[in-house]
Amino acid sequence: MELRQLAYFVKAAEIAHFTEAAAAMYITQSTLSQQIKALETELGMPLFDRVGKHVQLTEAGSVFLLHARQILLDVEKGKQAIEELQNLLTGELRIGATYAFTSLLLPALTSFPDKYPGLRIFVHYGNTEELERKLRSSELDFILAFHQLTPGKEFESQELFISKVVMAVSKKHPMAQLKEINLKSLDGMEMILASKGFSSRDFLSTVLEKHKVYPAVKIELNDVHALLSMLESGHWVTLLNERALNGWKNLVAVPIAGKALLRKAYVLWQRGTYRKKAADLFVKELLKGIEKQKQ
Amino acid sequence: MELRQLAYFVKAAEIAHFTEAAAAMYITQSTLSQQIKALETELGMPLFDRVGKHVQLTEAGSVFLLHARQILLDVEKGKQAIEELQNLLTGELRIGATYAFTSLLLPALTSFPDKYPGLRIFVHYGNTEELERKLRSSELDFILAFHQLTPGKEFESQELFISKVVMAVSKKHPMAQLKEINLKSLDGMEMILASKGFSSRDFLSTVLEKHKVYPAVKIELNDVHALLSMLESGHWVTLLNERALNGWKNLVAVPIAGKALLRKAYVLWQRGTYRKKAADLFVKELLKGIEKQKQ
DNA sequence: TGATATCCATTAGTAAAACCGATTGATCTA
DNA sequence: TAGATCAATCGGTTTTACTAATGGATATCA
Repeated sequence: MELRQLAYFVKAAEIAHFTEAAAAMYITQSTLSQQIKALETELGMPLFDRVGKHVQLTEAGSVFLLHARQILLDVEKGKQAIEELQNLLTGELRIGATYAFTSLLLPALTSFPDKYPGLRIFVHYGNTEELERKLRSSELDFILAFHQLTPGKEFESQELFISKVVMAVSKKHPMAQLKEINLKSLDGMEMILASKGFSSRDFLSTVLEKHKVYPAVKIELNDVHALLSMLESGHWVTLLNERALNGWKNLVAVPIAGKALLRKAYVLWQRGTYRKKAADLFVKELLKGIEKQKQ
Repeated sequence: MELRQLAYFVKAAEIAHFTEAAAAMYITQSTLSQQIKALETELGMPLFDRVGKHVQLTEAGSVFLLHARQILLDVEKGKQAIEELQNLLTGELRIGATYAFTSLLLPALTSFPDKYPGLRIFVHYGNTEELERKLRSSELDFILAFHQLTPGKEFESQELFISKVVMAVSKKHPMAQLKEINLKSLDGMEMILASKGFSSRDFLSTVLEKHKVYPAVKIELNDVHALLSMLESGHWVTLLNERALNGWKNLVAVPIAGKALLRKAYVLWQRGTYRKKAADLFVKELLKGIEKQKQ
């Protein structure tokens, strides 16, 4: 049984005239006759009675007509679903990000559900290691993460922005007035930091180690939001990505002298996989947001 | 899009392994790859991600998988419906008959609905002319009717039994005792007869005309049942098919001398059309009933 | 009633495709 | 690093969908 045959059959049944049906399907009457016959043979029953000059549906024909129509309808629905997917009317979008991207994600996360009501968005926060694992296993469509160097060839990468690690304090904090601070000054300073395992923190450890700078880490937190909330109390100092401070009006970033603490933010994709249109659009939206911040 | 491709796709999606899927479908991996690719091209989207050594469904693939399954399911349902039709589990049976066949039909009409619950039976009573017209236009599956000669070549015919036209009266009627009656005796006799247009009546008219016998027709009725009811009152005489008296215990058939009034009963089919299994079985049931009556 | 037109089936030949076997290139594993 | 395994691709064969032409049967019309 072929879809082609079903289409021919439905048309022939509808206008009860092989020659005209053939013309309507842009084939010859010969072909239509043959294909109808093939269908009848496969089903083991005639679908048409050939009575004199004209044809008419048999009982089996009438019954099968309903099914044939249903099948062709389902085919259309299937194509339609793919079409909608291409137009982003439906589907799922799974985004992975480290906490530093929270404020960057916010505007896009607000606007997308309005623009594309059929789209479901999942945001998974985690450390870079975990995110990369989930990206590899296709649990995520793309991830947002920091890397010092260009990410390895197992991922496709797209640079988002360059961010530096800064010192962050409350506006009320004495050091809030500083234009910048020397790396060496951090040695022995009391701090709260993100937990080990967090990409920013691991990067930080490496750099500080290299420069033999050892802050006195009093508290470690595995939740950046909680960390910043504590910072607002005015008592604490931390080191983190500049971007992570976006939206925290009571906090101030104090740049650290030198270029050692620059990091690049990337969108990472699993190499060689199909990219959802929704994902592409979402990243485009993110880039737009970044451009605005630069201005 | 081809059903074949859908089947390949579903299998490949299910076991996420082209080589194995190909084996399961009894084709080579080469063919499967080609057909999947053709499907993807037609849909305008990849259905699988080829990541490293293995394949996995894309978002589009997951969505389309549901539709592909549905389509294949519908195909099976369509085939199943035809199958059931062949086994007579469902369908319609449209029978045409003249009133003379009422009692013959009765047993089959009683037993069939029990044996085949999915079957709907329509019985249409009418005169031969009307029935033949409905048979020609396929409104009826077959008709039961009388003919003097073998029916014309436009129908396929199957002889059921030979019946003769008899005189019928109530048991209480004076003539009820007669062994037989001469054709000539009917001349001038008061009678009620079936209306003109009824096959038996028209046949009767022809024969009587031929023998110059003219009964005094006082009443004409277009309903044999009503006619026989009137006969039961004891007052009337009629001429009709012997078979039509079956089941009327208060009526007596008086044979008419000579062979002129013999008629053959036939099942008539539209020539060259598909015969429903239900119809064939029904006729077989009728023949069984006739055999019993003969015994 | 015969001539004509129209219908579907059939036939023979052609174009398209589905398919296979073999090979390639990539990737995972021991 | 060698071997195994995967999907993609290439060239060639078989199958089949298709067309054009023809035949047979049946309506239509002068």
